[in-house]
Amino acid sequence: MVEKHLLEFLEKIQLLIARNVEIIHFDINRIRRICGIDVAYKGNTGYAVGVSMDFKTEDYYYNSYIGEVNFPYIPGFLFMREAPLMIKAVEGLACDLILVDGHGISHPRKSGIATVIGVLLNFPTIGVAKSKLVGDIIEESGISYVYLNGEKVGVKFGKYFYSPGNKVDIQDCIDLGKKGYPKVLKIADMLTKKLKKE
DNA sequence: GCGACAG
DNA sequence: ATCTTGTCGC
Repeated sequence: MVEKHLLEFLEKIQLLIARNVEIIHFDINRIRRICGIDVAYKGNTGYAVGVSMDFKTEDYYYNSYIGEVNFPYIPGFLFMREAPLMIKAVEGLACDLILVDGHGISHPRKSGIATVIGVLLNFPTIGVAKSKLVGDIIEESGISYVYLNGEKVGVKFGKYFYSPGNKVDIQDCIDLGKKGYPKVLKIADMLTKKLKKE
């Protein structure tokens, strides 16, 4: 159980992070290497894997980090559970953009885990989630947008949600989403499950 | 009170 | 996320 005063304190930190987000066009086409990070669990032990893949040849290498996780999963505060491990797994890897398993600004306080990591590392990030956290899905000219308070905060392609983490924009999310679920995240997910089995 | 609710 | 067999669908 997490006390109310702590969650309210964390909300203030999220608001600070949201104030430091940069929504600017990145251009998916200039990616040379792309990173993906994910975490799997076995009890209270978290197994994080960061993958760096050549966007063209799809050759990759990875780094992993294993650590205890005690903060509970609370919708809207996923970063307290996974960001520490994800950052340890991705730091040191070479790439131009990092894809995070979770939402970016498509979050109650526009501070999802992809945004937290992007701002803390001062690096381009995009959040890719398997389900919705907040907002309404509104279709416009063939594209399903996630609207929050009258603002586009993400897009939906198939069963996946893409939202800006930091230093990218909605258009970048559209360009990425059109390519289908990122292979680098599929590999990260696969490695993360393999790691906990060993 | 009821429904929603990333991983 | 994780616990878990067979099974419906593209």
